[in-house]
Amino acid sequence: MVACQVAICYNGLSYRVIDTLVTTLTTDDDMSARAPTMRDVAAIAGVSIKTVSRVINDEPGVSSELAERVQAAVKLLGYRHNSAASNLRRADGRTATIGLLLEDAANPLFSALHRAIEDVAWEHDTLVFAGSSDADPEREKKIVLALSSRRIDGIIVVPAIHDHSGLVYMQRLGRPIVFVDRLAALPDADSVTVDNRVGGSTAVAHLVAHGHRRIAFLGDLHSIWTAAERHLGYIEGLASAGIQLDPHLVYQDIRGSVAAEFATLDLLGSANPPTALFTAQNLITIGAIRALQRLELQHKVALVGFDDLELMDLLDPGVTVIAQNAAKLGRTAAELLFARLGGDRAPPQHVVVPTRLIARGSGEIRLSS
Amino acid sequence: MVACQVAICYNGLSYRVIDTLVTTLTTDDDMSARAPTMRDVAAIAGVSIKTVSRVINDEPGVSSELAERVQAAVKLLGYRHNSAASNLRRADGRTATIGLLLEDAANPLFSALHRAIEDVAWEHDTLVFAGSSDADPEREKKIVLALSSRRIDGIIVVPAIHDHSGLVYMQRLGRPIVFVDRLAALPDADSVTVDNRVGGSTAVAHLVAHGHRRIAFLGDLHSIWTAAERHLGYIEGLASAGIQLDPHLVYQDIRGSVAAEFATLDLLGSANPPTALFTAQNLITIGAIRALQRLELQHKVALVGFDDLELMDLLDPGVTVIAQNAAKLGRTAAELLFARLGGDRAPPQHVVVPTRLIARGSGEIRLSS
DNA sequence: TGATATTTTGACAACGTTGTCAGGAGTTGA
DNA sequence: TCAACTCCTGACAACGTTGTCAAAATATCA
Repeated sequence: MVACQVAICYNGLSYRVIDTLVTTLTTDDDMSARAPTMRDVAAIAGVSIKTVSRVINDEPGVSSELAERVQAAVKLLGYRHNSAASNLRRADGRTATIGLLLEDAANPLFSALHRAIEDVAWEHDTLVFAGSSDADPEREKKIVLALSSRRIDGIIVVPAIHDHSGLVYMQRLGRPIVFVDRLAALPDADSVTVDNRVGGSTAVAHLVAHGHRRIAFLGDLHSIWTAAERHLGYIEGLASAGIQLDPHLVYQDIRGSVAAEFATLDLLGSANPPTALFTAQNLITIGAIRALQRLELQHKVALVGFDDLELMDLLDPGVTVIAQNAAKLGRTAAELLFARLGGDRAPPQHVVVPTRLIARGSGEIRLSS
Repeated sequence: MVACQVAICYNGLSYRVIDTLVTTLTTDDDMSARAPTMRDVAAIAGVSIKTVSRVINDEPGVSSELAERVQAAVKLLGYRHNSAASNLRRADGRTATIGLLLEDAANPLFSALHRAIEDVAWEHDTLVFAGSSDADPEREKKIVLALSSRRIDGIIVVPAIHDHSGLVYMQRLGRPIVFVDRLAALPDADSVTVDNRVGGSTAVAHLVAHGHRRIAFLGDLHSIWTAAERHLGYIEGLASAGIQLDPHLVYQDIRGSVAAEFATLDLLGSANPPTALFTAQNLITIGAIRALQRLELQHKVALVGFDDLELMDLLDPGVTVIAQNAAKLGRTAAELLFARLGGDRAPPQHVVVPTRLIARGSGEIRLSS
């Protein structure tokens, strides 16, 4: 039994009272205190560590009297549970954390998706690690490695084009994976997307219904699944309307609004320009609108964009869009993940979240004959 | 020594080869495998656990021959480091994680801030837990508790109005705290804000320079520090111009774009309406523009907003704003935090990130006499 | 009152790492 | 050839919990 020379001494452990908290002395003179542990709580409450654990974890088999003493000690010490220690020893291996791998956390679609996932995780007392891959396979690989070393319970991924060895590893350890905004790239994984192809053909059908037949397509990298699907939707939409595809009206692999602006200027400056545009990604829509405004054609050339953005209703004309429901995408992905974590053994499923055409003016400009 | 009945047996531990990975058998028939540990790597490499640890952590004092054997075993097993075990035993208590407490992860300012912080953290091999408080003190408290139980290394906070006992606890354990977009609410904490007051007076000065003297203020909840500061800037701007404040032109405690739209309609429908508006928050700016468009006054009533948004340049007129640099706010906050984590003992500091007036048309509408 | 059953409590091992320290092997110099 | 020194390697304890299991205390019944 060590000799005690400070304010409080319990069973050989020394404590100093600071404000209303009792702080465990460290062995050196460093003023930062060691975090109180169950051992400290046990010492002050006069019970065993196991009894403290039972109280902290709300397990049965503790008398009321002892439970009250433990809770008083917890409050006195300001005890905080240590997740690392708990995770290391618990039988189910759960960490109450999930990973979320986005392209870019600042992107409006992904930040809305992130928030929806956080809200579902919150209901399951789970924290979210979020990371941005920038569609860079090396960065994504490293993020997945960092997440797997922390033994997260599961992961929701907007995958970049890359190998999935890191995700395979998690899956092998029984960690569920949900792909979002992309198809599942692994056999035993759920996925959630909007119906990009239907959205694409809806955009084309809408423009056709307003008299247009020379409809241009401006899309993102064709290697991105969503871009490829929207392109297919464009093709199917034309075919449904009996319109022959004009390759001069198809611009793919456009990255960013500046490239989109130039692509639009190029299109509209050609010999037989389109009378309508389908801009299959937000930044492309922005660039196209800049080009239309520059040419003062925003009231003459029709435009339907893919996905919505704040203020699009305030533009002149308002922008007609195929809107994605980011919150529902995120919520559905999270619910699928937590269903798996809850024991769901059903075959993997692919959930399609519908898009919605929002008519605001730009897509309702009729072809003038 | 246990009898081995499967493909590989090393020092009493049994393994089964699956694909190119060797998977440690579990004791039951469950097909999900136990994650390989250093013990398994040691068994296959024929070295001690400590030698494996030295190789994994790039510590000196291991011969090349043994290092190669360990690395081959790591690859064979697909070994992944266990952060919980490491964190529990390491002397410095570091977890290579930080917390980020925002109002709403989907908000464009905060998602841009989040991304900037993630990028700085990435350079420090650190993951980010992000949470949204919705400015709800109870939810914030619970998030802080969840973060502190995971022993995060530090935290960046956009605080709601609440008590800081949870943050005090982290600080007491030596975890640095940085407040962002708000002043520091604790003595030993750094903080980063934009200069809201200067931005406010700049907005007013700009409108005065274009002939306006009846300038309205529309602001968020006055209990939010940024809103209060922008209001003070408005008052100071008027005083600098020798303009007497008209209380009828001041609308505070506006929440959301719909409320802002009605407030603007109310203002403009009054007996002596303003000729210019200073809308001190983004959603308020959006609501005010809707009102102006509805009244067809968007070319007659001048407007300067606070903070920028995608597409504001494409509106007619383009929206003049006092823009915040969310990425710099986030980057600066993260750099302050990592400086503390790196041992910086300087007195706490408050960094002010300048705002920038972006003239696009709406703030340059001159008063017509 | 004593035997039996149930509840409460606590001892102890275990999780997977890291840090400390000791022992063995190899090298060098007298 | 031997002593001293340096390097490499490994044994073992420790971190703070949880899970298992046994002992002690309490309650019940004959």
